[in-house]
Parts: sequence; C-alpha cells; structure tokens
Amino acid sequence: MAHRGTQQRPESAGDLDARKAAILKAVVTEHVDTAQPVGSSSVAAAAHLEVSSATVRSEMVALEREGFLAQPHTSAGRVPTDKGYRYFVDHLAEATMGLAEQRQVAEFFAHVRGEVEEVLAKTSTLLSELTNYTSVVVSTGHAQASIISAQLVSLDAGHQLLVTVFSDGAVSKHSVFTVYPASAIEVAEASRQLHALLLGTSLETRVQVPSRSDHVSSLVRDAVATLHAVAPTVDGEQVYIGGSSRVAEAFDGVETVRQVLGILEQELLVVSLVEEVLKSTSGVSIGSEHGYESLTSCSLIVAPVSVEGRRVGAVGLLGPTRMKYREAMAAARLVSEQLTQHFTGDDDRV
Amino acid sequence: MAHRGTQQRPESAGDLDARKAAILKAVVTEHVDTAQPVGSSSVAAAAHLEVSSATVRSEMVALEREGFLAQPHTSAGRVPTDKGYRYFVDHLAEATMGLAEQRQVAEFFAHVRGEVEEVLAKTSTLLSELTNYTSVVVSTGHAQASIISAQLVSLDAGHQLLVTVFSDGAVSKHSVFTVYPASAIEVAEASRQLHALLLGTSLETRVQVPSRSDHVSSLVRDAVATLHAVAPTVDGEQVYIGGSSRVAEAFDGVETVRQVLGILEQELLVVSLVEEVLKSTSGVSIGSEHGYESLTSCSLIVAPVSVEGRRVGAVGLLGPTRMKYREAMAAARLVSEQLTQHFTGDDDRV
DNA sequence: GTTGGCACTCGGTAGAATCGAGTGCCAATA
DNA sequence: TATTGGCACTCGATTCTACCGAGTGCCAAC
Repeated sequence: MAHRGTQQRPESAGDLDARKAAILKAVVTEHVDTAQPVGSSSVAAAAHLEVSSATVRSEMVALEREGFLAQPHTSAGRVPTDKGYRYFVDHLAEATMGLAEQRQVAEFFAHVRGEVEEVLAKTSTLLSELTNYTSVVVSTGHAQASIISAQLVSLDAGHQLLVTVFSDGAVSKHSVFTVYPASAIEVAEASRQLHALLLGTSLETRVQVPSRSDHVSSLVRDAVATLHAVAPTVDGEQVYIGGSSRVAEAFDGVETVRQVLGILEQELLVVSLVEEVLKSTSGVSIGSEHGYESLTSCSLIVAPVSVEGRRVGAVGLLGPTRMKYREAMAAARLVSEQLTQHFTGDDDRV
Repeated sequence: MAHRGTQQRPESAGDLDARKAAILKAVVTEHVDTAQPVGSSSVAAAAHLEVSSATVRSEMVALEREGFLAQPHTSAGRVPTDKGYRYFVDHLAEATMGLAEQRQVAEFFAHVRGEVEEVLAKTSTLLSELTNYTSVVVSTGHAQASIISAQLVSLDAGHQLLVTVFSDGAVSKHSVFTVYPASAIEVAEASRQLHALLLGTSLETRVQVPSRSDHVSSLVRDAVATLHAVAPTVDGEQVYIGGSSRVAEAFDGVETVRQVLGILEQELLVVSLVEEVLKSTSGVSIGSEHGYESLTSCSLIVAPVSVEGRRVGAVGLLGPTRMKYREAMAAARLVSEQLTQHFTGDDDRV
C-alpha cells in the first residue's frame, strides 16, 4: 500500500528523512502510551534530536501535510494517522519483547501437553495474557490431509456414526441415518468397506462408491456423501479467541466494543480477515486498511504457523490502532514460531 | 432465599398485598423499559388501580422499607432492588413470548441438522438473537455414557491416537506416545485389545489392564491410563456462548462489560454458575444472589435440557438485573424444551 | 535552517444559576 | 381510617459563563 520512495529524494511521497522519522516515532510512541495528542515540546524532549520545539513544530506541519499525522483540532497536539502507524510498523518498529515475556512463552511451550485443539486454545490464552490484547488463533481445515482411518459405529439401529481420522491427527464424526434398521453385521461390513474406500484419500478426492442398492451399499454411499458434503464446511477452520474481555479495555466507546465483539463472533469473517492480512508482507493491518467499517479503530497483527513448510494456521492479535506494535508483533512472531516448532517437533520426538 | 409468607398476613415479611404487588410490578416493568427511576405518578397512570399518586407514594415508602424498592437519591423515583426483582419473577412474571419468536424457534428446530455440538452452538446463537441477551448453552460431560467403540490409530511410529466413541454419540481422541516405534501389527493388536477392554465401560469404570511388559500390553496400559486421566477433565462440560457482543449493549459501564466478559471466558466458572442456578427452584439468579462480586449487576436465567429424564445440559441467558424476565424466561424454557425434545426424538426417528 | 518570542485558539474544567421531576408531609375529605 | 390534593423542598441534571493553559502558527532574529 505505502509506496517506498528511494533514499535520494527524502521528501518524496513515501519516505521520510531521519529527523521526520524520529519525530513520527516519538509521536507514535508517546501517543500509544498516553492516548493523548502529543505536542511539539514533549517530542523535542523525548526524541533526543537536539532541536527546539519550534523546529519540531514545522516538521510536524510537513508530516501532517504528507498524511502521517493529524490534529484533532487546532491548538491540540498531533495524533498518528493510519498511514503514520503504517510507516511506524514498516520502518521504525523493530519487534522486541521483555525477557519476562520471552521466558513465559518458553515456559509455556516446555510444558504444554494435549491434543492440538487444547494446545491452540491455551496458546490463544497465552498470547492474550502476554500482550493484554485479544488474541485469535486459527487452524486451517484438514482438506488436504489424507484419511488414515474410517469407521462406522452404530448408535442405534437407524443411527450410525462415521468416525474419520486424518493424517494430521484430526478426528471428525458424522451422523448417518438409515430409514431401515441396520443390523450389526451390516454396519460392520459397511464400516469395513468405508475404511477400504476412504483410506488414503482426502476430502477433495472423488471416491468410487458401490452402485448396488443393498443395505450395506447404500449405507456406504450415504456415509461417503455425508462426509464429503458436510466435513469441508463444518470441520474446516477452527477459531480460538482469547481474552475477548480485553476488547473492553482497548476501546473506549461502548459502541465500538459492541461492534468489535460482533465481528469476533463471526468465525468465518475472522478467518477471512486473518487470511487476508497474512498475505500482506508486514502481517499487520492498520485501521481502515482492512475493509471493515466497524474495525477502523482496530489493528490486526498476524503470524503464520506452519508444519513442514505447509501453512496450517495462524496466530493474531487484535488491538486498537493505538496499540503497542513492537511488543505485539514480537509476541505474535515468537508464539507462531514456537507453535510451528512445537508441531513439527512433537511428531518425531516423545 | 425469599421466604414465602402465608396469604393471611399480607403485611408479613415475604408477601405483598395485591396493590403493593401491582405497584411493584409497574415499577419493575417501567424501569426495565426506560432504565430510569420511576416516579409515583407514572406508576399511578400505568398500573390501572384507581388511586392517586399520593397513595402510590405512601405505598412506595412501605415497599422501600421492606426492601423491594430503593431510591437512588432523595428526590428521585424508585428502582427495584434485587429482592424486588426476585418477587417479580416469583409472583408477578408469568413467562410469555411473542408469536414471531415462537415461530422462529419452531422454524429453527424444524430445520436444524448436524451433530450435537453444531446444534448446541446454533441454539446458543438462536437464543441470543431471540432475546438480545448473551446466551449460554452447557452440555454436561459424558462421564456416565458407556464406550461403544475404542480404536487405536497410528499417526506415526511413536504416536498413536486413541479414538473413543460413547453411547451418547460423543467422540474423543487422545494421543498416546510410545518411546519405541510401534509396528502396524502391534498397534492393530493393541487396538483390538482396547476395544474389547473398554467396550461397555464408562470413564468411571475401573478396567483390568494387562500387566505384562511387552510392547502391546504397555501400549494398551498407556492408552487406558491416558483416557482415564485426561478425558474426564478435558472432554467434560462444553460451553457455547452466543452473542457475547450483547454484553456491551446490556451494561453501560465499560468496566462492567469487561468484568462480565471476563467471567464468560472462564468456562469452568460458567458451568458451575449454571449448575448452581439450576438447583434453585425458579431457575433465575438475580444480582447478588449468585456469589460473584463482578456479576452483581447481572441476572442469569437457566433451564435444563434432558434426554430420557437424565440432565444432559442447560441453556441460559445472561442479562442485566434490569432485564426482560418474562420474555427471557419464556425463551429459555421454550428452547430448553425443544432441545430436550429434539434430542429425545432424533434418536428414534430419521 | 533554526530558534525564541508571542499572539491566538479552543477544548476542558470549575462554578453559578436554573430547571424540574419527584418526594415527604399535612390538612381536608369521604 | 384510608385517600387525596396541595405545597414546600430536595437534589441531580442541564446550561451558561468565565477562565485556564497546552499547544499552535507565525515571524523576526540569529
């Protein structure tokens, strides 16, 4: 989005000379801290360029003209615009985080146990506690994973359960109803056929179902049809939200809080949002950059989680545009790396 | 909690004569509507007892003395206390709901499909949309359910997955790690043994595990141990929250919103809260009645969901003490009944 | 290009005045 | 005795005004 100019034309559209950058950085940093517009004098004091407030002032009008800063009203200090924040995260914010937090993450991943779902849920809580922002952990569906076991279990005569295990460790279940009562023998035979039929296939594979009309065959047909119809949508992406109560801390207007929570309730929307941001190079979306009206006061930081080079999910942090990008970016990255390592490592070792 | 007096002593501690009741009802109704303290004159107008505002006033001081009403400050109208709301729900609020809503519920249950988990999640959304309050749907664990299938699936040589199917249709999975690489034959044999061993047992049943030290036996032992150790806690109660964004609508202080959301994040706490309220006869907990400091401005309405006489869960609605009890109670009850019927009916029919 | 000086702006705060919904009390009434 | 109209009073909410001061923009001097 932001056009990167060349260094030789420091006043060109996209780039800033060292002093302007320092001033912008100081404004962002202080405004993030105080939530107040910041004035020229405090910038002059904070950024340790040895210039007077008057100089800072004239630089600030330039920054405002170029769209990096804004003035809530005359005779107030400056506030960063989305563009200002963007420049900050792209050029001025090297991600760093406290030692205590780093240790907390290490500690967490050293001891975390359990199934993928549990780990992701806990990770989501961790991220949120680490940063005081609302966290989003997304795991992508297992559409590509191959089926390593399929089994039909009878709940009662007319109600069978197809239990499918995928190579990535996911397990899904789907009800299959029959109009006639199925005998135990029929179910067992159907189960055997299903296993043979589905083994090694993925949800995207077309499988050859038996065309005969006997009980077992139609049961097999129904089971496969159900699996292929329902599984991709229902067992798809999973979303874990951590620390949604922190939405209330991060934003002031109750209405904003409502809207943001409303967004977080819609899993599909969250997933597509995360995917969208993931595509951008910085992994950060600021204010109006993501298209959603009700998220204009939010920023979203995401980092991918992979296993063996394949993306299997992402972690994200949702905060106000006025958020602590350095810490949050560092946290998201560290956790995503650890998560990647956790999943890659775990399969081979104990 | 509220002591029910006898009708013959209308001025006794717990009971109110008809006029006081009518006045209390009017105060509650109007205050729920307007969120403002209500004055004697509007009560005199609304409750169609043919008395003047002065009479209402003198009754109101009595109601205040008895703890049903409170005055925010001297020259303001009255507001119901928790005790006032309690009397209202116990004696004055017959649950009713609009036809449109009833139709919406019928519509929903006529078309809803899918696994239990999906149905519960959707129900949670339904309840929330129906009432504009935050909904809570809890399903109790399947500790009593018996195991109808257990199967060990190999993810890789050192990592097996125990997939267990319960008689209530729940499926759980648990990783079992081996220090040695397990062969396909060993896994198959262990799977067979596990199935035989666990079939018909519940998570509370002690099972006789093989004591030999060969690979298969120790794999079986580990799997059973993992299942019994982990399943009761992890696969226990499940909580579905619907419409958490409505918390922001229902309460005004941002701090209150934060606290309530904070509570909702803690599933265990929500479960025990719901269980607690379920025990009370009314199924409603108002303000300070539930012990949690941060929920004093909330009320919680719950209704049980059963299958074949056994409680398998509950639905609930969380709103401000100033909530529309009649509609909310009606919605909770109707949905809980429909859910009960849905689960009872579904197993037999298509 | 940088700086100190200075007039100016304008949101925020504090205090005073006012308004009015609603109360408590009381004497008159049925 | 219960009910009622009348009335003085209370006190939060609203409005208005004055004022403060942080911060700006501009300019002349360096």
